[in-house]
Amino acid sequence: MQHSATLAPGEHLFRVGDSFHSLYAVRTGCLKTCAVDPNGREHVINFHFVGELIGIDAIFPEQHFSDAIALVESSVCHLPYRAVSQLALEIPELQIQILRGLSRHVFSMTSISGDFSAEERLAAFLVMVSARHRLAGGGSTELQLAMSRQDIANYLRLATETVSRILARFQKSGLLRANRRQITLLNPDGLYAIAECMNPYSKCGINRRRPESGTTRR
Amino acid sequence: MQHSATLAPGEHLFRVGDSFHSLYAVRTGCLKTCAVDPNGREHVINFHFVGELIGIDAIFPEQHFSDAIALVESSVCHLPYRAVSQLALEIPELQIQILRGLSRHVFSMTSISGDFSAEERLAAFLVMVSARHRLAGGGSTELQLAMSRQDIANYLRLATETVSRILARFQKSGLLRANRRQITLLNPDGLYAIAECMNPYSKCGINRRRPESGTTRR
DNA sequence: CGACCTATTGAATTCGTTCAATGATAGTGG
DNA sequence: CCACTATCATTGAACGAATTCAATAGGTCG
Repeated sequence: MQHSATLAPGEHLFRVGDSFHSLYAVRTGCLKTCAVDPNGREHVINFHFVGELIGIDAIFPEQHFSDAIALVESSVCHLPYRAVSQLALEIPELQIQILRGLSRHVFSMTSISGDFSAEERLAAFLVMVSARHRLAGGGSTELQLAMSRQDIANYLRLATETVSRILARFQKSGLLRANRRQITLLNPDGLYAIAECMNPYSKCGINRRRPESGTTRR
Repeated sequence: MQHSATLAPGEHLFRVGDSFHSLYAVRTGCLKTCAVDPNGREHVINFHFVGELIGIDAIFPEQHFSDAIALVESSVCHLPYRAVSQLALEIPELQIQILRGLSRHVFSMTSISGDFSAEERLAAFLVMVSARHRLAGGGSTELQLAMSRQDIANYLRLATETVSRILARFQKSGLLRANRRQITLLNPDGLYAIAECMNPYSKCGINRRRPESGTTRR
């Protein structure tokens, strides 16, 4: 639809404070959005894989409150917001897609923000990356991570050392083989079992709790 | 726009697994959305104060993956999704409002999902509730909480005991006075100072880190 | 090779949890 | 009106998961 841009590893797509005028769709590569809080701690807000939107959270404040940084050589497609929202008025299908995209975004954020152990978080992260790789047409057991341990840790709210340790633990129990950014999933089902509690979908239908009598408190 | 419903404390608006066909706007009272994971742990996903939307995250899966429960006597307004999205095609202003609402939702979720200490989380929670009270026309220092310590704890990913203890700590340092669900903020600025790092807005503009040379890694 | 960065591993510490007991409040029925 | 019960909240002590601090190993690039 619009022209696209190429980014080198470490290059910024936008920065905190930049005014918002465009959404971006990732065509190739992988980016992270992150922010540094007043205390100087960095928080990785999200990773953006091929096909995902960047900038949704800036629509409301009309200003970017995060940095978007390419983790590897990446290309993104510009989607000027005015044009997109204008077009959405004419093409109902587009509007539906946008709303679904936003909803999906909220949906996925819900799981990461829950109260889960370090093992659960890391397992869910790997399952998630695996699923994205499959969507992008790659193998789902041979993962070439685009992000450092530090980025993973910041995203999962853990220390880098914890990420290393748990990967080692997973390796010891035969779940995977990890060599730096090259991860081989040896037992995807095992990982999935650990991560299951974080999968929003698992909350629907199958794992229903028994209907309770009338009003339920708490 | 549509008819509204009244809910008694503890009553469900919808349950996990219910099919999605309507958004809801809170007219009075307060609700929580929560889910129970496969391990039986409850996670409070969000509180919904007067004026807020409920159900955004169900647009994509077309199914509710959380329970919505009234914390106090509440009333909500039904917004049938089909009608709303249809109407949005005709009224550009409405579409913009919906997108802004969604974006705002994402925006607010970002802060709670970050890596912060128990004190920071609780302070931010109180500041947030205070702001909502003001928006709803109430006093912003005399807070009558709608939710239990248990709900607060589940929302903030803490134990109830930790919530109690930190409230006691805040009280001891003169920040507030807490008596069960009646909280009086004695030093809102002090609380705000603790919570500042969680305020997404504080990341914009003011607390800019110095521009770095070209490519910035991590 | 040596410098630098990323990742791993070990030991000590800490923040928050868990377990356990007590206190406060509201609702119920005699 | 006062037990009696149930629920919610607070407080103390022991525990534990993850962090922090510190040192080492493995890659990469000049």
